Amino acid sequence: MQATTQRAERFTGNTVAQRPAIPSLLKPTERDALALLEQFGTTVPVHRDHEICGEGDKAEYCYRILSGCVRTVRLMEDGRRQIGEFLMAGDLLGFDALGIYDFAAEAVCDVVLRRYPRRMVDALAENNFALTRRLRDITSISLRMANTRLVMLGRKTASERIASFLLEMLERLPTARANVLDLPMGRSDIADHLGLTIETVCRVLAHLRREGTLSIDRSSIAVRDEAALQQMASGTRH
Amino acid sequence: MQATTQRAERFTGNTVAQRPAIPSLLKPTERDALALLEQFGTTVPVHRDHEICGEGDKAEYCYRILSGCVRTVRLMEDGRRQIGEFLMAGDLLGFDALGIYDFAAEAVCDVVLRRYPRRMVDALAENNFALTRRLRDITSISLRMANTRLVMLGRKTASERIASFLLEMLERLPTARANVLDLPMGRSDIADHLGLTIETVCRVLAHLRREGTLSIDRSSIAVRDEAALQQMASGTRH
DNA sequence: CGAGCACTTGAAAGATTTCAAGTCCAGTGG
DNA sequence: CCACTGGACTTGAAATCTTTCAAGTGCTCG
Repeated sequence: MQATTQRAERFTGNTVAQRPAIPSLLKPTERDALALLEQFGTTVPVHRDHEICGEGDKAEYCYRILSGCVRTVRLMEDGRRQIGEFLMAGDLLGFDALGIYDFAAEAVCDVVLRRYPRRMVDALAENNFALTRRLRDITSISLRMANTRLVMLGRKTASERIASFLLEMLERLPTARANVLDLPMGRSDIADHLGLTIETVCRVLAHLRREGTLSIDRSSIAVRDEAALQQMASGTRH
Repeated sequence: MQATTQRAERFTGNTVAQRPAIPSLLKPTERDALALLEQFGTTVPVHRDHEICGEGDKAEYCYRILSGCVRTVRLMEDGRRQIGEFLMAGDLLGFDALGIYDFAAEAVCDVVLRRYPRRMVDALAENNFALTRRLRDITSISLRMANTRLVMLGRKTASERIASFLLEMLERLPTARANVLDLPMGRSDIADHLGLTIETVCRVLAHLRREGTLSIDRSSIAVRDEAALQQMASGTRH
């Protein structure tokens, strides 16, 4: 499935200018308990489609995405793939792991990560209640998001899933300006995230384009009628 | 509300047979950190189909199931329902909530709960690293289980979901002896947990019965060929 | 220019749902 | 004690949604 998947094992001591975090519970804020970790962080670039960590690997690092997009992946024996989530600039990865990683993580496009050794995270947390609490909250938020996806996959139709996904991207993509989405991930990633096939994703998008709800140009999608998407996401309209 | 499926019976020394979800990671301490809470607990019986907490309610209590079965529920506007998980004796509920409950929780059958005020949990955690750590682990385990369900709902067929579900019940139901399951939940609960319709659940069960993999008598299901179920759960066989 | 890849689209197949009857009990009231 | 009734469960047939299979487009890159 992934042609070339390699570990990001090299790390450089480069410092990368840190882009201002988008306000979101999952993202670090100015005076964040996570700031303590910064001195132990290293900056790591990872190329498109390369692996950041493997499913079942011992969780030795936590990451913060500085730029780019990361997907978390689980594979079934026969190759069926489920993408747990997409992580954007500012999002955290691996902080909720418990010993081993639940999912593999791969770069959707070229990404830059800030990497923190887990043993430092744990050591700091042991003497810092704010940090420990923060870690717990991070995990709780991940759980809440996973549960929302559970409803999506268990009970929503293809159109509802696509509409929900586009609305989520509209909120989360740092580059989403003027309701134009430049999706970093391909159709097949979207399909594997939403529990659909790539063809179904295409067809639903084409339908929304014909309807006038979207304008589509490859990876660039302009949302022309956000209200229609919202109705569709909630099942009020098809 | 976040439900946590992990046994905590050690701290009361009760005799429920237990199989920790993730044995290697749940380092069982001599006395569970949760034991601290016991002095603040009250015992609460809840009748079948009655609500324990509502989705979106302020999370004022955490619970441990003493006996019976609880379901966590999310409803869509139009009535579609997703059951997040079923909780059995020993399982924890609400410890991973973040301010408000993500799910409603309802008694599947008559249940007895042990209830702890959240403010006590938080207060104790603030001065007790072991407890804080325990709470984080509880949340991480919930997250891991939610992620496993994500693959189930996103990528598994109806037969695979039913087979996986039966195997999970075989592990988790305290009354599962000699491969006989006395399921506390009805077909419609199972359907809403697996993202299927009640009819599909019936048909798959009927198919497994005709095949000789199961014997079915209403809520009592005997697993005659566990290996077949395992193959079916992983997609090796249909 | 040609190859490869991502994306699109159409048509047929397939899985699951929907609609529509039943069946089977458990609990109730005669 | 037994018929009755409502709810849970089953089953069949048709409808529907999504997938599968197949083919074609368009773009990028060497």
